Amino acid sequence: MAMVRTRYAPSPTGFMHVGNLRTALYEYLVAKSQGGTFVLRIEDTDQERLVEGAEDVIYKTLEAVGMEYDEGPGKEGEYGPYIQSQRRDLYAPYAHQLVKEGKAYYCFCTKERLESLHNEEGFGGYDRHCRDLPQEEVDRLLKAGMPYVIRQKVPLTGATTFHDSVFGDITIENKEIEDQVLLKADGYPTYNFANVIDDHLMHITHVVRGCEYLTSTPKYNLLYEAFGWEIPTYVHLPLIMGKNEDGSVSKLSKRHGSTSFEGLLEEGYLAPVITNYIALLGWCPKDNREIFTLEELRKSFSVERISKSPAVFDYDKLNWFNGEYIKAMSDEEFTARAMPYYREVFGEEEEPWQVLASILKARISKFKEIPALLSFFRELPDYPVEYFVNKKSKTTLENSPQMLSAALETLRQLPSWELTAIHDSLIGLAEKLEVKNGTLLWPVRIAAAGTLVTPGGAMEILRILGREEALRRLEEGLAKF
RNA sequence: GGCCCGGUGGUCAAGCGGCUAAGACACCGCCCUUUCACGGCGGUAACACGAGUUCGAUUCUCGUCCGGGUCACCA
Repeated sequence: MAMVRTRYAPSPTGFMHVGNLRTALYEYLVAKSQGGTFVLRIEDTDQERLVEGAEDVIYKTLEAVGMEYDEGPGKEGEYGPYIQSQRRDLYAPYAHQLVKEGKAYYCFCTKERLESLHNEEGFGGYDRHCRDLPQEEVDRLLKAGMPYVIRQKVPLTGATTFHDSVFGDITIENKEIEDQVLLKADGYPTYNFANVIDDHLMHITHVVRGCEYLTSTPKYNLLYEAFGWEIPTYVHLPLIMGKNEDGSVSKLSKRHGSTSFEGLLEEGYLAPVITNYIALLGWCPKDNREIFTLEELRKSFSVERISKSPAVFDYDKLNWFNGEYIKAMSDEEFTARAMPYYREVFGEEEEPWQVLASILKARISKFKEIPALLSFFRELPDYPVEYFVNKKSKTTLENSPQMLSAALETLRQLPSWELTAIHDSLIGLAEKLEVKNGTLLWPVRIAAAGTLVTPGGAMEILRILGREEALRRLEEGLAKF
């Protein structure tokens, strides 16, 4: 079996849309699941839309998610260069070759004429005005230096059928296809043309792209046929949609929230989470497993299981994934990532990071949630005495002060302010008082935190507060009665 | 509008002629528990519609409807 070669061919626009990233990912996986080669080619032929630093966004994103390309800019292989603007002189000869062979023709139509054509009722595309210009006329105009484009001669009748690995056989009438421009007046190739030439020259075997290209695929094939080149295997991917406020869906865009890789990172989603999630938008393993590293995806991925129907990007599910990844993190990694947020709450103070990691891990789906969860540590909220009453814990306005003073007495005598010491003494106290743990610990937690809901229990909070502050808060709670 | 593609719970999705139609997210309930969360258990909820083929259609065919894509000297 021939070596599989795929290519990711983005235009440098300045940001990485998740749809593009998903395409890149599948491009990568189609190659890597079959031991193939993944090529990166930058398509920057549109000089007007060039954006400063946009190429770097592409390199950085691929690096951030660990999709290393085998050939591409900075990693020259046999078929470089891999930046289209550096290949610009390569395309025109192919276009002229087609003209010579009678498969393409010069078109001298002005933009104005084309525009007025557009405005006509029942516009059916270019009217092929120059398709059958007499040779003498063509020569005369050429000699006069008239600007021209080169158009492909598309068959007027018949139909073109092609096979797609995902969608199956698709047939499109040739009369639906217009005589597409191959070479623009400025001498640059059009996107479609450059694509075909480059894919062929780079020996791309599998063309993986969004299914918005489905209807233009016959144009590509007509070109491959005109040159007598082998047609690649097509893998068209279902679109990624976004949910609108009114419940409808449409192609994912800004109004659905952050839809670029960078934006998602800023929102607090982990890079591996993003790739994991988008891998499942349009593909699913037989056993419906959900958590995958890139490496695992390479092993499990298969083109046969790519879905045909569009998928809605769901932030709820993304959040869940992020939470799962956070829960699976080591305490060290968790602490390192959480540190910027800890600093917002604790300043430069050293805190028992281990304890914080243990109480926070299972509770957050994004690190940026941390400051809000921890704010009561910095300042004790002004809370009503009713907070001490909890039916399930059997606490009342009568027994709560008793519990507090008992806890205070015990804690004051503690030689060490470590978690186990606090834990053992309080549990021991509850036992001695013959009350359930909750009856003692509820008031303690309320006094320590001043909030009904806290991350972590009474003991963790006391530990993090530190002896002095913890005792002060308990006394303050007691004073409320 | 023409052409192309799609249509299983709110979302992602298994399914590929015969099933009480999986699973995950979200939601709800219960349990666990020092609150919340985590975890465990359970629940609500789907084959767009109409014909046809067949002993039998979610599955195959056609039509309808709905949704999306595409119709550039943009990529």
